[in-house]
Formats: sequence, C-alpha cells, structure tokens
Amino acid sequence: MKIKDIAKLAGVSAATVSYALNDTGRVSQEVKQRILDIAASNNYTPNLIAKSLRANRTFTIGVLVEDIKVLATSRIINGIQKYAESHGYQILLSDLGLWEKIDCRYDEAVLYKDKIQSALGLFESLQADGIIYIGMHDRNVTGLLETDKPVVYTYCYTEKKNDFMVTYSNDIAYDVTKYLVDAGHKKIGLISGPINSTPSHKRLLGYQTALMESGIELNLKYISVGNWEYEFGYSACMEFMSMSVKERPTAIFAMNDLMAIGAIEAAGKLGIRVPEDLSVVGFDDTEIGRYYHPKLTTVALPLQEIGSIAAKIIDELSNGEPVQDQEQILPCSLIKRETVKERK
Amino acid sequence: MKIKDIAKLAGVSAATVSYALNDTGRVSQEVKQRILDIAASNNYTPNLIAKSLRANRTFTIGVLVEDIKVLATSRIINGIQKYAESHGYQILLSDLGLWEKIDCRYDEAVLYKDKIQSALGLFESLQADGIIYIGMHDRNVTGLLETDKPVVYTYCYTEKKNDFMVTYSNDIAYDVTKYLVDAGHKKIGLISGPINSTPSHKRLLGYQTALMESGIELNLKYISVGNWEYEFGYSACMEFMSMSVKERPTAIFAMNDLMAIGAIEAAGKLGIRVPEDLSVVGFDDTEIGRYYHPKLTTVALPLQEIGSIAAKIIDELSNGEPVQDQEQILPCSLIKRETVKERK
DNA sequence: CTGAAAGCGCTTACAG
DNA sequence: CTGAAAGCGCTTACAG
Repeated sequence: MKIKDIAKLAGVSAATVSYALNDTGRVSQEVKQRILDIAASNNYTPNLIAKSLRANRTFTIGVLVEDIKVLATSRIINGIQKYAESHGYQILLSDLGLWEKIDCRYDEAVLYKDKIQSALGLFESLQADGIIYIGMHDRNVTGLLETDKPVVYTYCYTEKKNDFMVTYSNDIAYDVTKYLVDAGHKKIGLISGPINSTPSHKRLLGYQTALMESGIELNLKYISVGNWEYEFGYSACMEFMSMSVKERPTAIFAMNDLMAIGAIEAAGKLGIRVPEDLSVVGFDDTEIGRYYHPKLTTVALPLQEIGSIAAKIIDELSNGEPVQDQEQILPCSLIKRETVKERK
Repeated sequence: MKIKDIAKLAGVSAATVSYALNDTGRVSQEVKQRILDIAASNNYTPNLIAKSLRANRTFTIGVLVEDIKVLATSRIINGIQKYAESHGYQILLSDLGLWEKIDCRYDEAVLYKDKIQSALGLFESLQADGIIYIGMHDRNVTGLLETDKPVVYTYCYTEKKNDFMVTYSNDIAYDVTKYLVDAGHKKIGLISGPINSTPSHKRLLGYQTALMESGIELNLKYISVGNWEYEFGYSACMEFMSMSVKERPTAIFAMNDLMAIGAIEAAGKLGIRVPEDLSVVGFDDTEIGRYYHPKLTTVALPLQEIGSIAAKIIDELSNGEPVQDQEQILPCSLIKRETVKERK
C-alpha cells in the first residue's frame, strides 16, 4: 500500500493524498476525509525511508553508548526515549561495549577510537539528525567524536567549550557533608574515587568547602583515595576504624554505593553498628543500595532528565532553533534512608 | 558529497561509481582504484537512506524492549549489537518502560497493547528488516505483536507455535538441586517465584525431579512460594529456620538473587552462618550477588547468546535462508562461588 | 481546491 | 568494461 494506490482508490492525485495525510496544503474537507478513511481501512503505513530521503530529515537520533550494561546508561536512554516518543523521533542505538574492554583504565579508551568512528560513520550514513553520546561518568571525552552532525555528550566530560554537554552536578557532595555535619558529625571519613578522576576531584572540593564553612578542620587521615570497588570501601573503613574510638570517624561518605556497602560490611565485621555507631552515605542510588540491609542513604543522579534534555537539544538544533545553554549541569538529590543517624 | 560528484571528479558515470563502491559489476581495476581514492580522500559517506529506498532493504533491526532498565535486557541488547556489528546491521531501539507501569502485574500489560502497536508501527514505517522483542522472563506474550514483519521473541514466552522465540532453559533448576544433594544436603528449601509464573513452575519441576531421582522425599514444608522480592526471601528463610534444628533446611535454593540475599540476611540475623550452617544458591547472576559478602553462588543466563541468535534469525529470514529452529532454548550455567558448603 | 512533474541519492537491468 | 535511463515512495514548488 503506497500513496499512489490510495490516490487511485480515492480518484485523486498522489500529491493530494500527500497533502491530506500530512495535513499540509489545502485539501477540501470532503476529499481529505475520504483519503483518510481509505488509508485507515487499508492500514497504510507511510514509508519513512522515502519521506526521509525527500525531506532530507530523518527524525532519528543516533545514540552511541560506551556500555549499555552500565545501569546509568539505561536510565539515560529511558529519558531519551521519553522525549523521542512524544516528539516523533526514533532512536538508533550503538553499544561500544567498552566496559569489559577498558575495565576502568580510561586512558586505554584511545584504542577504541576507530570503533567509535565507525559507529559514528554508520549514524552519518543513516542520516541521523544528531548524536547523543553516553559515557561513563569518569571519562574525559574531549575531541572524541569527529563529525559535522550536532552531538551532545552526556554523563562524561569534555573540555572543548563549543561541544554540547549535559551532565550532573557534583555540588551535592557539599550538601551531603553539610547534612552529616548537621546530624552532629565532626569526624567524617571520605572514601573517594581515583584522585585523577574529575568527579572525585569535584566531590572532594565540596566536602572540603562544607567542612570549612562549618568550622571543622580538614584532617587528611579521614580521606581515603580508592578505585570505586567494593573491596576498597571495605579496607578503607577497616583503616578508619583502626583509629582510637575517640579519633575515628563517626560518619563516612563514600563516592559510590559499592564502596559504601564495603564500608558497612567492614563495620559489621568489627561489631560496629550502622547507623547507631557509624553513619554512612553512598552515591549513585543503585539497586544494591536499595535492597541492602539497612537501606543505604545515598545520592540519586538526574539520569532520566539528562537523557530528555540531550534529546531536546538535538531536536532544537535540528529545527534551527537556538539552544539556550551549551552546557547543562543538573542537580543531584540526597535520598535519605536508613544508614545515617542524627546525633548531637 | 554524493555519487554524482565522485563521478564528475573521476570522469565516469554514476553507475560506474556505484559499481566500484559496491564491488559489484565489472569495472576495470584502474578506474575502480581511482574512484575509491577519490571517495576516500573526500571522505564520502554513502546515503544509506537512498540505498535502502532503492534496494527495499534497510539492514536495520527493530528492537522493542519492555524495559531497558532491567539488566537482562541490556545484556541481550549487547548480544544483538555483537551480531549486528559484524553483519552490517543497525539497531533501532524502542523502550516501552513497562517496569514501573505494570509493576509485576503482568496481566495489566494488555493495557499497553496500543503503545506496543504504535512502536511497532514506527518500525514498520522505518522499514526495519525484522523485529526482536525483549520481554521480562515471567511474561506470556502470545499474540502480542501484530505485524507482517518477522519477529523473534526473547526472554519471554509465547504459545503460538509459528512465532520465533529464543530463551533460556529452566532445566538448570534440576542441576542446582542435584548439586546441592551431591554436596550432602537432604533438606533443601525452595524459595519460589509466583506459582502462576511459567519459569517458577518449570524450575519447581526440576527441583522435584532431582529430589525424586535422588530418593529424597518431597516435603511441602520446604517449599515457599513468593514474589521475587527481597523481603519475601527474608521472611521465607525466617520461617524455614523456625523449624527445629533437626528438621530445618541445610540448604536453600532461591529462584532469584534478591530472594537469596534476603534469605542470607535473615540467617545472619539469627546467627546462622552461610555457608557453614546453611548453603544458599540464587538465580540470575546479578551485580548484587557478585558483590555480596559472601559472594553468592548462582545461575547465569545465556543472555548475550540469546541476543546474538535472535539477530541471526532476523538476518537469515531477511536473506530468505531457512531458519533451523522455530524455538531455541539455551542452557544456563551454575556459577559456584562462596555460599555453598559441601558436607557429608 | 487539485494535478503534473521534478527530484531526494542511490541501484540495476539493458544496451553498447 | 562503461553509460543512459528508469525507478524506489515520497514531497513540494508551480501552474491552473
């Protein structure tokens, strides 16, 4: 069933059918209704490929993800889908599967530039209206994608100021620390990610600022720099707890849920109760923390919004509309659950 | 840069350029090389939309997922990507986001049939070569998709025998039970999913068969029928452990990792050690189990293979090749970690 | 209000 | 070995 067939059945020209179907042009109500009826009863599906070729516009967004198995990625895609669905876009997906390949050695990602370029080439060939790149939070992707199409980077960092980028704010680290201080804690252990990681760095800054503003002196013994892994959280906590009771932290802020849970496990091993004797806050709002016992107090990232906004930017760019901000940084939120006890 | 431009630069016709680029037809080596060079140095990207229109073939697979946030979904997509990448296909993705919407009340999924049909319509308009549907394991999707395109259902059930379907086998439940018996256990608690769920039912059968073959009498007190949730695993284990020491299970097989961990937590609360006093096996091989302490012994599903095979079926169907099996059921594997202790 | 015609970028018999 | 031409299914000035 194509436009020509409908035209024949309706006794009009193909052009008129096109006008009626797209509600463009001026077709008499009567003829239009007749055409619509015929199309519906034959359940005509327009050939979007033909339409795209002619219109030089595909209403397609190429989504290039570093690894779809990372939960944050799924949530961002979900956000893109939400926007796409309600604005007539379709998602083209390509998964680089970098997770196992680079195994957190982000510097080795250069090795995969070829693979990225070829995925990008496919999107270009398919005439995608724009590209959304979904990274891993810890990743600097400056200059990674070479293309004339509009691209917006999400959940990663870029230093090129004319790239579009939407990500989350690490300022929440300040709020978390404040929250802990307000809950009566003065000795707050920080279990950090790698020191050369941008998010770690920013969160550390937030931690320091909050302490300073609260008149609490920074104690380097309370800062443990690790690698995002469960085991590190465990050993970091063990080390904190090896201090004298008077000296050791009464609260721990870990930069991801995995390390937070490692820390709680370590405390458990030592007979230190959470939250009665030790408060713990994680980061990421993962499933693990949600089902853990006690339920983990943590930080939720605005993942779905990141996806929706990225899609919106592509949409606006494709329509030649001005995009308000080159760089959008969305706030995180603190999810208060069971691992923080307020004290005086 | 289009074919015509290359033709002009090379001083040949568009047809010849097409022949050279596609390595079809008989073009002299010399001319071909010249054309290829020109294309490369101007980095020509073919317009796949135009090609698709002409060839009536898009090399595109529509992937319709019930919820992309379910980890199994990501892994299946990863498998599809692997196949797609190496066979020149591109993935079109549509996420229904059913997870929050139906919240395990699978019968309500009918309400979303409209949404499914409209996503499907988009795939048809985009001329996808075929559709892969990724369900949730517990779901009967018989007659869900109405389309002329080839569709293969994965990770869900369908009763229509002429639908394509690739999923995993629940026979592993038999092996798990055997494994526990061989480890010296005679009293094996089963924490099941909902009784009306197909996977639950099949796994229960495997459990019973293994017991029978081992000459162990089935004891209904050792079977607890639940709902896949953490809390249920917890309370089921509490109930098991409320039996006398002589009578209570020495091993528990839970039908997912979440309930397994709930059970372990309950045991911990009672001072019962895992695996010393109680062995536990989960199902799904999720992150949670991998990072738990002790590391959870569990069942891994062949998710990536499911994706690859589904893509392969679409490919074969599109090429008019015969597909060997209408229905493919792939085996799971037991991942032995730290929560089972062998005893005599 | 409606139609004839050109064209989007490619491929593919057909003829030479 | 190479080219002229038709056509994939649609849209869109242009003319009437």
